[in-house]
Amino acid sequence: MESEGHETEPGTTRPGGRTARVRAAVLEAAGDVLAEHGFAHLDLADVARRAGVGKTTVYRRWGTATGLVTDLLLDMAQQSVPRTETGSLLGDLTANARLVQRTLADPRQGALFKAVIAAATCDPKAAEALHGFYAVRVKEWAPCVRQAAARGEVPEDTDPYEVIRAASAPLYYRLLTTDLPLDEAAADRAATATAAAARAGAFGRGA
Amino acid sequence: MESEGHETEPGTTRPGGRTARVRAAVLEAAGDVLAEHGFAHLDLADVARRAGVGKTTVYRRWGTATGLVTDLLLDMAQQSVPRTETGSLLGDLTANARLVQRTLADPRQGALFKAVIAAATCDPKAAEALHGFYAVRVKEWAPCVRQAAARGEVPEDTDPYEVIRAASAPLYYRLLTTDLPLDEAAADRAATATAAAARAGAFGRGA
DNA sequence: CAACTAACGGAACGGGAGTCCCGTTATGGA
DNA sequence: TCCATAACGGGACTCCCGTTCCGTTAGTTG
Repeated sequence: MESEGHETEPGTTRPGGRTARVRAAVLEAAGDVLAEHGFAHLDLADVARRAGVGKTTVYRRWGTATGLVTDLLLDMAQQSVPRTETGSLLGDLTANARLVQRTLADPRQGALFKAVIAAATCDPKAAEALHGFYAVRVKEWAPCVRQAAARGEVPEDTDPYEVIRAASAPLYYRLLTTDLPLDEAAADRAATATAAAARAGAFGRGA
Repeated sequence: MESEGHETEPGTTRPGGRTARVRAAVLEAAGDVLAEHGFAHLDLADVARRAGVGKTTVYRRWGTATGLVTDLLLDMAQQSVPRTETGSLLGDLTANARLVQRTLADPRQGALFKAVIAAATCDPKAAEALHGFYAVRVKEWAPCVRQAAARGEVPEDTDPYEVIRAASAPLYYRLLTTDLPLDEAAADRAATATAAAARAGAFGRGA
């Protein structure tokens, strides 16, 4: 029962050089393990071995499997793919859906996202990180819905966030609850359906 | 390295009486643990203690946490809520979406589904069971789309399964990737959007 | 370029998860 | 009803996850 007041986390006072190298090596190794064996078999000692890093270090800095996955997600959040603009809502949503589809269909990336979702259902910290991750992504794409509203494609009171989420949702649902292939047709269908619903005013804030 | 040919699993030769009682007690205890602490802290020894059952028995019959969750899902699959018929596609989809929403919003049930999803992302057996579970549910509701097609509400070539999945997807996506409330409004929005998209022919098999 | 110390790494340790052994219970069939 | 044995249960045992201790390495500051 430590009675001390909030000691500084390892890696915060001297974030440069070796500390950063260790983090990079560990996160890469963790990604490898997740892609190969999945979240259930994510053993911190194994990660340390692969990363060429002391077991103690991994336990000290990340503590648990969910903690490690959470940091991996924070790292993933850094690399942002820029949004493309096509001039129509359907075009923009299709671009978004295909981006999501390619990411989830990629063996390594798909496994990582599955692991992150699994971690989020177990651990509040991981869940918070995951929610933040998607909040950023959704916010990034929301402007395309506002532009569509400005063009008169959809009603003025359309909720942009709901539209963007609606375009991704079927892809995640398909990934998690079926063994059907996550192909481009699925992405296009999600985009088409979302665009049609948005045009019909299904995402109006009032209704 | 057993060279023996496929020994019978415990519980298959004498499924009645004590065996069934043990299974019921263990599954209930497992559900309690999942609802309280989540999948990450599902300890088989703890489950055995709560169920008033020998630790050895739990390890022998279920082996791992994912195995236990898988059996729990098979048990959940038994209880089927009958489909309601309202006479319109929007009405039927709303009924379906609200059923899903109420299930996921319920503290215990919601926790169970989260756990099952987490297990499915880790273990192939669990994934197979989960996919089967949703295949049955989707199949159960598909007729309402065919009836809508017969009434001329949606195009003839509409894929019923895709429509049903589309109605649930936003709710699961919201549950997993956001901290927004999973309320009835979200369910109604999902149903409205799906119905509108279906009417517009977004779930046509050809397109 | 020193000095200070944050952060790492090896090694030994403790505890609990998972296994094994074998005696006990009670089910399904004759 | 009785028998054969499937399935359970307790307890001892093993192994490895996670922790602790402390010496070593290398950022950071002046």
